Amino acid sequence: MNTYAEKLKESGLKATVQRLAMLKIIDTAGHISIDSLYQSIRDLYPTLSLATVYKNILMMVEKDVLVEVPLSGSKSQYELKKQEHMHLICEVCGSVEDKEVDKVLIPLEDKSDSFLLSHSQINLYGTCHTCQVAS
Amino acid sequence: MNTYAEKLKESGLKATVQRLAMLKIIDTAGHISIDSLYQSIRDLYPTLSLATVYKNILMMVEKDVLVEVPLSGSKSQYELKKQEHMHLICEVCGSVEDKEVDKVLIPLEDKSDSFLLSHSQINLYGTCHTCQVAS
DNA sequence: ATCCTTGCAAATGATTTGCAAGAGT
DNA sequence: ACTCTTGCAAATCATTTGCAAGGAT
Repeated sequence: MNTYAEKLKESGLKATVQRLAMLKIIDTAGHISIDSLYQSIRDLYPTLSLATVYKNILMMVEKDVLVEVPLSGSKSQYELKKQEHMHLICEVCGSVEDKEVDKVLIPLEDKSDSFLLSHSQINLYGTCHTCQVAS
Repeated sequence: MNTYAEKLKESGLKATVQRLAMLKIIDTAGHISIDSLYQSIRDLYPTLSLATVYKNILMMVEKDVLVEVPLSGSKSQYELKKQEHMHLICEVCGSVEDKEVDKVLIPLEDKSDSFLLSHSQINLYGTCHTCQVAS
């Protein structure tokens, strides 16, 4: 049973081949920019148009199937909506790695007294392990 | 003595009226998008061009005078570079409020063992006090 | 005096839109 | 069958660039 198709239907979206392909690529990549997604997807569906990618990204973000990850100095990336996590962004190679949000952080957020928290977005910029070793 | 002018010179940038005006507006606003900045600045310098705003933003980010604040679902905003802090972003009115990063968080970041941290960007999305009261 | 910066207009790039044809339920 | 979605092309919006004139040091 296809989980991507289920996710889409639960969100009131039709499970088209284009959307399923997008979700599969995004899931595999972890995070991806619209451009890269379009490049990847053309290998599988050469007729799929960029406009469709844009429309679907927009729609799936709206419906909470995807999440936008805005980044300093580059285009936003997109990922499947899943448990909250931080992003470790390498300033050398541009890779984005997920890391669980430490439990410590949770009570900390609640201290934002008069602010009603809905969700958080934590990006840590630095140098990833691979690039440290390479230099 | 003008602090904005000093900042610019320290960074190897000439202290033009346009740049000084930009810094003043950004500092007053706290955070601002390129569009809003351009609107605000036109009141003071009607001849200042949008291209100049773009060039200067780019240059001042490059030189670490400004910092980009990328946001989910809207254009990036820019602020003066200062002590690290979190952003409390109201999903109702769009306001962005600064809040000191709790000391607790610092050792937590260091736990990202093999990742060499340079700086962090923490955005908390939710409802601000004003909008909570209003609803 | 020299080099950097501005402002304009044009070029490029990114994103959105309208609509007829096609696909999903 | 009905409605939503796609793909194309055109429209719009955002950002960058080249260059001559003006400003800062």
